[in-house]
Amino acid sequence: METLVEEVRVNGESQAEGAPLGNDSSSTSQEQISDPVVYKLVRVEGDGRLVPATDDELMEVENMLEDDKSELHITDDLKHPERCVSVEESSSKKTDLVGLEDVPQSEDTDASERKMNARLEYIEVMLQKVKHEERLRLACESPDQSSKYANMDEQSLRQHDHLPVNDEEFVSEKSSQEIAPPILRGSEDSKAKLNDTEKFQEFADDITAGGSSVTQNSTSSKPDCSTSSDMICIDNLSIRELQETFKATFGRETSAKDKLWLKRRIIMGLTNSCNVPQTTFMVKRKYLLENNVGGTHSGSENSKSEVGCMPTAETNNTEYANELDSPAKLSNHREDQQVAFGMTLRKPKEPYNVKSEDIHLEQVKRARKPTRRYIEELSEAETKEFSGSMIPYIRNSGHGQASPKSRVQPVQHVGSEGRVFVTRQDSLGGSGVKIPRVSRVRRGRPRQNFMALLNYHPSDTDAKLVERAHNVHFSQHDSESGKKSWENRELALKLPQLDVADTGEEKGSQEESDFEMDHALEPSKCDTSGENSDDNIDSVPTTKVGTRRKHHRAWTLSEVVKLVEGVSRYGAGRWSEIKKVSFAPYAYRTSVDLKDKWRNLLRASLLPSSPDKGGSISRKPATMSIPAPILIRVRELAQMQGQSGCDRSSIKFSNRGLRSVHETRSGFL
DNA sequence: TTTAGGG
DNA sequence: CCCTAAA
Repeated sequence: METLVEEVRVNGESQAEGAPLGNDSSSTSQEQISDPVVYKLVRVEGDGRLVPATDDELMEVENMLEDDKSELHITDDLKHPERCVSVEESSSKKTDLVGLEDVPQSEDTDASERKMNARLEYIEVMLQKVKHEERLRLACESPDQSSKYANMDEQSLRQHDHLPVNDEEFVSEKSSQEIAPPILRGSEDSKAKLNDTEKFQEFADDITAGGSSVTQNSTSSKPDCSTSSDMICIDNLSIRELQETFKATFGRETSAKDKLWLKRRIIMGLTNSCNVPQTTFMVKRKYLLENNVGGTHSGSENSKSEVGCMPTAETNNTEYANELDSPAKLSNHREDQQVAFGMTLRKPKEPYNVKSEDIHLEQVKRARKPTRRYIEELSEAETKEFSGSMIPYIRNSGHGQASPKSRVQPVQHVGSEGRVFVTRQDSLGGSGVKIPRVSRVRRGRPRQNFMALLNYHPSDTDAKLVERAHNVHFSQHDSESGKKSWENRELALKLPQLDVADTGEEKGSQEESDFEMDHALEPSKCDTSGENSDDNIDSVPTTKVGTRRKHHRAWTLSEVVKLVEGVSRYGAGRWSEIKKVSFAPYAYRTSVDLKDKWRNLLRASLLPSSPDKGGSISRKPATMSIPAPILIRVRELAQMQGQSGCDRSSIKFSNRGLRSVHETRSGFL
C-alpha cells in the first residue's frame, strides 16, 4: 500500500513539475506510464466555480506536493493501520448490506429495510470516525492549501496547443491522465492505452456538460440543455407528466406513480447522458433536503465543518450534483473535486489512497474498456453489452487488498450465461472476475417488466431505502475524501450486481426486488466506466409489447445524446469515428445505425418546428419525442455542418476547431 | 471498409 | 433497419 501511495505522490509531483507528455512514448518506466494521473489544478472561486490555476498556483501546489511527499511517508505508516481496519470493516459491512439487498424483497421488505438502516447507520458511524481522523490530520496541515489545489497539469495545457494535429492522440493521452489513478498506473502498466475510447467518452461528457459549473471557462455557444425551465419542470410535473417524460427518456412507458421515483429515473436518464446538470442539481438538492428532513444525515453537518474551504454548503452540494451528473468522469472527477473542495489534497488523499487502493484499482478497472473483440465476443455469446461494466470486477490480484467480500460465489446460472461468465474471466486475463451473488439482477434502466414489479410494490419503502442509500452517498461526499473510499467500495460492490444482471437477462427480472432495481440505477449514475453502464441496457425496451423487431433496439435518450455529441465533435458523416468513440460498448449500433438515427433526428428536429414544450414531454405517447434541447442542438449542428453548404473539408475543419475548444475546456475540468 | 442514400 | 452503390 505504501508503495502505491508513494507512487501516486511521485506521479503527482512529476505532473506538477510539468513532465512532458512526450516522454511517455518510448520509455517503459512505470513513472511514465503512470504519469498521466494528474489532479487538475483549479481554484475554487467564491461562487463555487472552478477556475484554472495560474502558474503561481501551480508552483504552490508543487511545493505542497513536495512537502506532502515527505510528510506522507511518516504519516502513512502510523495512521495507516487504523484506517485500513476501519475500511475493511466497513467494506465487510457493505457487503452484508448488499447481501441484504438481494434478499427477496417481496415479503420481508420491512425487515430488509430495518437491516439496511442499521447498516447505514453503522456506515455513518464509520464515516464519522474516518472523518474525525481526517480532521485531526488536517489540523496538523497547513490550513490554506484549500484554495489552490489544483491540478491542471501543464501537460494538458500544452496539449491543447497541438490538439488539432491529432485529436485521438490527444484525447487518449489527456484522458488517460485524467482518469487513471496513479496507483493503477504504477501497478498496471498497460492500462493507459486501454481506455482511450472510454476516456474520450469522458471527455465528450464533459464537453456536453458544458453549461455546468464544472466547466468553468465554458463559453459554450451550444444551447444549454439544462435550462431553467427544465429545472422547474421536473420538479413540478404531475405524475402523468413525469411518466411522459420517463417515456421520452427511456423509451418505454411506465405506470409508476411514485413521483420521486419517476423523477429520479428521469434525471438519471438525462444525467447519464450528461445533460441537464442543472436539473439534476435541483432535484438532487431537493432530494437532499428531503433526506435531511426525514433521516439521519451526519453528512451535511460534517461537510460543513469538514470542508471549511468550501464557499458554502450549497456549493458543495452543487459540486456533488455535477459530479453525479456525469458518471463517466466520476472516477477522476471525484478526485478533482476533492481538490476543488479544498479537502486537503494531500492529507485526505493519503488516507484515501491508502485505504482505498483497491478501490482505485477497481475504479480504474471499471474505467477500462473491453476490447472491441471482447465486446463482440460477448454480444455473440448473447450477453448483450455489459462491456465495461464487467471490468470493474476484475481485481488486481497483486493487491490482495481486494475485499474478499466482494467475491461472491460464482454465478450459478445455467447454460449460455455460465458460458458467458467463463468467457469473461478468460478475456479478463483470469484475474478472477468476482461476480456478486446477484445473479439475476438487471442493471441499467428499468425495463418493462420492471415496471410491473414496481406496481406490485409501489414502493414507498423502496424510495426510502434508496433515499437512505443516497444519504450515505451524500454524507460521504460532503464530508471527506476518506469517505469516498466507502462509497467506492459500495459502488464496487453494487456495480457488479448490475452488470451481472445484464447477463442474467430477462429471466430473473420478475424476481428482482425493487430495491435492487433501484440501486441498479444508481451505479449507472455513478458508474465510472462511464456511459457504458447506463446505456448498456440490453433489454431492448420494446415500448409496446410484442413490437420486437429483429435487430431493433430502441434508441435511448442517452444514446441519442451520445450521438449528438459525437456529431458535434466529429461532424456528421464520420460515423465510424463516432461509433468507435462513443458507441464502442454497443456492439449493436453500427455506424450505419448512427447515420440513420441522425437522419431521423434531423428530420425530427426540422419538421415539427419544436412544438413540444416542457422539454421532453410530448403530448403524443406514440411519438416518443426527443427532448427539445436535443432537437435544437441537432438542428444547430445540422445548420453548422450540413446546411452551411460548406464542403466537407471546411466542415471538418470547423469541427476540429470546435473540438479543440471543447477539449480545452474539458481540460480544465 | 466506410459513407451515403434508397427501400 | 436493411441493402447497396460509390469512394
